[in-house]
Parts: sequence; C-alpha cells; structure tokens
Amino acid sequence: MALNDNKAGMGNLDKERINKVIYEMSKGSKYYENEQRKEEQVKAKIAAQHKQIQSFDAREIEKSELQADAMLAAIEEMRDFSRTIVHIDMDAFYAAVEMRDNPSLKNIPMAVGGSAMLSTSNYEARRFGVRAAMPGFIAKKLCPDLVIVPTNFDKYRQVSKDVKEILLQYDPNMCPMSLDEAYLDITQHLAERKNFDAEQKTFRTADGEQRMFGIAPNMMLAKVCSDFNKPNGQYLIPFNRQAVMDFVKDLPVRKVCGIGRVSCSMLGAMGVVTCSDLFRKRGLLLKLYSAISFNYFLRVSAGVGSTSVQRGDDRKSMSTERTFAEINRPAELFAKCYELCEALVEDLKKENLKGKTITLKIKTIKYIVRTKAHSLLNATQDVQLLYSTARDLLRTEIRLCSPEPLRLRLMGKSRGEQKLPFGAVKPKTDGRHTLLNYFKSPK
DNA sequence: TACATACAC
DNA sequence: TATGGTGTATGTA
Repeated sequence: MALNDNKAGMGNLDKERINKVIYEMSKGSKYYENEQRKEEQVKAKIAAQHKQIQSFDAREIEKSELQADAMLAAIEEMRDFSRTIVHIDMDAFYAAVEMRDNPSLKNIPMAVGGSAMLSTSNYEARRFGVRAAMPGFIAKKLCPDLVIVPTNFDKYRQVSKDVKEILLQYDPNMCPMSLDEAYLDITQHLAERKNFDAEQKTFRTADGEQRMFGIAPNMMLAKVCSDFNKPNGQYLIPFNRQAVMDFVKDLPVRKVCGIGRVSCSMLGAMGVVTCSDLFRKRGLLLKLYSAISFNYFLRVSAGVGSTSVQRGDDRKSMSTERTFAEINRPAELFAKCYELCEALVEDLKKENLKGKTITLKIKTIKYIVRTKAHSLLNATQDVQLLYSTARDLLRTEIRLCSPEPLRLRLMGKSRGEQKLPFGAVKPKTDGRHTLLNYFKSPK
C-alpha cells in the first residue's frame, strides 16, 4: 500500500509524508481492504514456506547445493558474450510527448491519465511522489498544482512508430515490448559501423524525447541497465564474466524483470535480497521452487540472460474489459456482457481472428476477481455464439451469488487458443523461465 | 481444460 | 470524481 519507489526519479523525497497521504486517502476504502487481504495472503504463503523450510535438514540442503552447482556449470557453459544487446526505454514517454506538444507543461508538475489512474508523470511531478499507476485523486492531494492531461494513445502510437522506424535501422529484428520500450541486437550494426563516417555515426531519434539505453551482453542485464543514470542516461556492462558478476553482486533481485512484489517478499523472508543471495541460498531455493523458477533464479544469480532478440508474433489471446459504477441488476449485467462481446468481436475481426476458449472475468465491488471459462468445439468470431457462451457463464455466477445480487465494478471477456487466419502455428521459445532438460539430476 | 496468481507496461 | 486495461507465463488441480 505504500509508495512504490522501485522506479527512477524517486531519489530524495519525503517518503514518510507521501506514504501518510496515500494511507489517509486509501484507508477504509474497498480497494484498500482488498489490498490488505492480498497482503495477508502473501503472509500466509511466507508462513507456509517457513514451515516447509523447517522440515529440511542440513544434509538435504547440502545435497541440493551440489545439484545446483551442476546446473550452474551448465549455465556457465552457455554464457555468451558474442551479442551486443540494447534495451531502450523512452523516458516518461507519454508525459514527454505531451510536453513536446505543449511546452507550457514543461516546467510544471504534470501527469498523463485521469482522476482514477495515472499512466505516467514528468520529473517535476515525481518530486512530489506522483508516479505511474497512482490514482489521479491521490496525486492531486500530494501535489495540488498537478496538471493531469488525458491520455492520447493515438498520438503516442504515432510517435512510437516514428521512433521504431529509426531503431529498425540499427536492428531490423528489433523487438518492441510496448510503445516506449524495445530490445535491439546491434551486433551486426556495430560490425558495419566501423566503416561509417562521422555524419553516419550520429544517432538520431525523434525530437524532444529523452531515452535511456542499457547496453549489455544479454537482455536481462540490458533491461536493468537502462534503468540506471536516468534521465537520458546510458549504461554499459563490459563484456566479460568478471564485470557481469560484479554487476549482479549487489543488485537487488527486485530490479530484475520478472521478480515482482510477491516474489521479492517471499525471497526476502528467507534472506534473499540481492542476486548473489540467490546463489548463496541455492540449496534451499532448489527445494522450494519449481524447476522452471529455480533455473531462472540461477541464471539471474549468474547474470545470464537471453541473447536472442526476436518477436513472438503469434498472439495467444485477445481481451476487453471495463470498469464501471456498480451494476447489480441482472438485466443490466447481461446488457454489459453483450456490449463486451460486441467490442471483442470488433477487435477480433480487425485482425481476422477467431476464439475458441471464451473467458468471463468479473470483479466485485469488493475487488474480488473471478474468471470463468468455457471452450467451444470450434473457434468463432460470431457475436451471438460468443454471447450465448458468456451469458451462460454469467448466469451461473448470478445464481451462485443469489439470493444476494452479484454486485460488479468490472466485467471482461477474452478469447484464447485462437485459430490464426491462415492456420499458421508458431511454437515459441525462450520464455523468461526457460527450462533446460539437461538440468536433471547431476551424476 | 479450468482457474488463480504473478508480472510487465 | 473516486485505484486501469491488455497480454503472457506458470502452478495446480
């Protein structure tokens, strides 16, 4: 519930005052109560983990350590310094675009979003603790002079496209992660660049936007680097093992992409704070976590990440959801349900896709989220068919609740397992938790 | 397959 | 006026 200061621009601020304001604005709300419920869940998970840990004896842990060391040797084997990976991150992107188009916003605290939620804020605003993913009304309390500009996605998409155009010159296989982030493999470019003249060596991006580069031997490290030296910074990890190990030694695990709030708490509970702690506690971690997660932790501890920048171009699901003022009358719930089916079908048709598994998502006014799914025999993009499936799922939920009304603040639809228009199927590789088969048991 | 959770942006 | 929307992966049953 406190301020998330994991991101940049939050160096010297009065965290105590900020947290107090956030707390005062939040306490007693349904949202806050749900957050507390979630915190309790994490505590329970930690307690369960603790109990499990106590059931291990020292010999078991030692054995696991040996097994982990064998896995680590295999990871070491794959360490690759042959690629130069760049992670580029447009700084406070939406805010930067708005400031470019309206310079009067430049030197005042400003954020992009609405009174319910902010997407991002400029550095002036960050000094007050105003940041992305904070509701606008709390931000206003923290900074009464804050100017909130409504989100203008079409504009950001256009600017993003312009920037991508430039990045493509450096890596034709460049991989955008969002409107303001991308990974590049510039190995090839660097080789060709040796013959460039001074003019050709100039790097250009669109006017007005600042950007951060992280340059490293792999994607995981490049991503962490781009968060250093903000704003407009650039950070490079030298391409040798010692430099990488020095870099990860004191790196907090929370900085690593993929280790979020919950994992960080769970790891913290057993004394794992930095990446080298992941190595220190490898015996324990191997016993506690799945093969996929553990392997990922080991790779992080060694500073080994993916070196293959490639787009996964087959989408796996498509969804639409809305938050609204409470709805509880069945007729209105069904009407909302139909509306969402229509919206989803419209999006499906844009990409000429069909859905097979239809999922109904609901969030009660207490912020409890539930999903219900049903798979059809054949993929469809037909509104009526989609709706009849979704309607049945919703009806079941209403009945489950009765005689109390089902009181919702959000409803959503998604479809997965789609059939692509021309039957293309593409298996994809290297998720962030790639499991390597040869990490079975050591001999 | 169904569902919940975690995570990123 | 009042805590978002979209997509992916994973664990578990």
